[in-house]
Amino acid sequence: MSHPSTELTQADFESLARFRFTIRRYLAFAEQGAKAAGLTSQQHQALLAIKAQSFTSEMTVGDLANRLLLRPHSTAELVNRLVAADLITRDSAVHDRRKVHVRLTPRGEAVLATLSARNLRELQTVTPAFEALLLQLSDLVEDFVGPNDCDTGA
Amino acid sequence: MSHPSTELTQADFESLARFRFTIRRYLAFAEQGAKAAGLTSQQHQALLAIKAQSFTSEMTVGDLANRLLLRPHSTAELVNRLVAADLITRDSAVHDRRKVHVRLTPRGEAVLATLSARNLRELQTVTPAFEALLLQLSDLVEDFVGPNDCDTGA
DNA sequence: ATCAAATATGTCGTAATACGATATAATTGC
DNA sequence: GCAATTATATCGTATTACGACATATTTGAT
Repeated sequence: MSHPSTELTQADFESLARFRFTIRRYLAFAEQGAKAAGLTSQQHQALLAIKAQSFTSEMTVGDLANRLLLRPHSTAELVNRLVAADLITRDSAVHDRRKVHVRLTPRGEAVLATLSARNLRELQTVTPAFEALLLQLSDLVEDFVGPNDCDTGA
Repeated sequence: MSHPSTELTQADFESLARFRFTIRRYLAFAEQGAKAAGLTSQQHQALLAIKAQSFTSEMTVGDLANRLLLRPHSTAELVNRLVAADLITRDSAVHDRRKVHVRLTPRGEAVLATLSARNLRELQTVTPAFEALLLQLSDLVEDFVGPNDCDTGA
């Protein structure tokens, strides 16, 4: 009985479920918008990651893999589909020709702008639900891990 | 120029990307845990939804579809796979024999408890990042929609 | 300089899964 | 009692991420 972390309460399960449902609801919304524009959710996500980094530096296939938490070769395939859809371009980097730079096409920029505007609007709606949920989770988590796990440093 | 909602800034894109990355990081963590237990992420998610509702009422296939935001027939297939993996049982409801009740098996309970404990611990780590992100997003969203879109009631 | 090791990306076959179209079974309302 | 509705299931199809493997480029030790 010195391990409360193995005993989950009803409230724990319900909060975990609500958390996932809230995430899922947002993702489903974004998915719907992407689909209406002829993209999959992952394709939209890739465009967003490329755009976000574009203000700072060039995006390589490997960078994109890190951003999407995919294997590099899975990312290469995603890049294939994005190039085929005229959403990004693919160019070997000059200094290190192993690397490949991906950049948005005008069409990619336009589609991403539309979808991102829509999603930002949706986030306005969802944010309060998320905040309430996180507050609730903080409390649960405190009860859950108890005083014995303050430093999880591994 | 009276439509600032079509003009996204660098910060908008970066925040959207960070939001998705934070979500993705948690989902990837949960996915990894599920995989180690021999389940897919969706299978784990289904178990969690069933468990969370079990305190209140029986879970039907249709209920589950609503919880996971899937089509009912896709959910039926997911239920097939869960039954095959000995994680849930499937029984026709007595009062309305069209409906099917799904319940966790002992194995389902055990696996879910392990995964949920792990995820709850991870949430402790991720929650602060989420909170910071949401605060930032609230600010962005305010700037973004401006004073002209207070009531999005559709 | 040269070549093995490391790095970065790409290809192909495979498995999982969600959907559309369609089907079956049970219930409801008139 | 029968048409319309509701609830679930099946089958074929498309997408997609991965493992295993392949290729190209750079780096580092000698």
